Amino acid sequence: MAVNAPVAESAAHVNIGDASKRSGVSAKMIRHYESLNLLASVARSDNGYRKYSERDIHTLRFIKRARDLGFSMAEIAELVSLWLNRRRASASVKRIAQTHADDLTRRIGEMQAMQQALTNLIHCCHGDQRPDCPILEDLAGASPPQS
Amino acid sequence: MAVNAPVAESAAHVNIGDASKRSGVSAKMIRHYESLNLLASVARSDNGYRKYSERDIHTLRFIKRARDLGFSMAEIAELVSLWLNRRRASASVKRIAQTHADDLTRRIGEMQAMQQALTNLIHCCHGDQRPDCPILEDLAGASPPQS
DNA sequence: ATTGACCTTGCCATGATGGTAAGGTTCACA
DNA sequence: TGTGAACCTTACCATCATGGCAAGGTCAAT
Repeated sequence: MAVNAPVAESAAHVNIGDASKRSGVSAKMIRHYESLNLLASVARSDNGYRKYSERDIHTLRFIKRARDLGFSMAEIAELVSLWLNRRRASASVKRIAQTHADDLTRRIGEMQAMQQALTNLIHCCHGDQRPDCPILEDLAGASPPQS
Repeated sequence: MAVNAPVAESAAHVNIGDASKRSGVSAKMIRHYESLNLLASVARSDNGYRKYSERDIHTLRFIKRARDLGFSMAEIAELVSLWLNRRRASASVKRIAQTHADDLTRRIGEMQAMQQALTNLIHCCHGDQRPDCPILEDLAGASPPQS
């Protein structure tokens, strides 16, 4: 059976389910990205089904990779636009990526601070049946805000 | 004036605005926490205004500190409950804190991986007026998912 | 013809927070 | 006594990326 599967499967236009499998993006999100205008005018067949070309699937993989790197949809919209523009300056792309990397750095720092504070408290807590607990004491002992 | 300010300001029941100032939690969120049953039955005065005791404000500070450490509202609900229960076992608190710390560790790792991948790409991008861009090449060159 | 696997649109939910609107209360001051 | 500012109330909407569900249309294989 598989031997006789139409070559069209990987060449011509496919339904959203196949596009999903081949891009790793859920059908739900494919429709969502369309509503955000990330995919230029998706074709429809007579029955109203969306039809995806190789190019569309390539774009979906592009979006997925960018999401995996943590870019926001707004940033991805810019990146897709730059990707499609053959006259773009790499500086534009680099700026977006750098801004995002800086944002990641900041958030990582914040989370590490939380993690560190928490780890200290956990190390101080004996964690047995006694009610005495330095973790709760810390939470309860927070100072009022300066104002 | 301030010298003659009623002692009540810091002893008796105050309105939500004062509770907000003294706890660092916005009035909006104080009402939200109430709807989540994090604060035991908030008193009301004749005009319908909420009235907060010292104990309420202490609880709000507890919640704020826990939020600052990144606990979810569900976790905070558990922590508040344990805090109010004098017969709690510190092991219960430690377990919640450890789970959250582990979660932070995992998320920090994921973000660091993104940050690292992004940093590598940024270092490879000359970032000038030329369209050639390794960042876009990476995004565009993502492999299809294994399936 | 039926069945199951697709597809469509549309609405609701998440979680923590902010905004806004429309209306009631309180207090200080002219 | 009136008025305005500064409070308070409830209720609804928005965020952001994603999932879920429901009701209904389509298609292909049995």
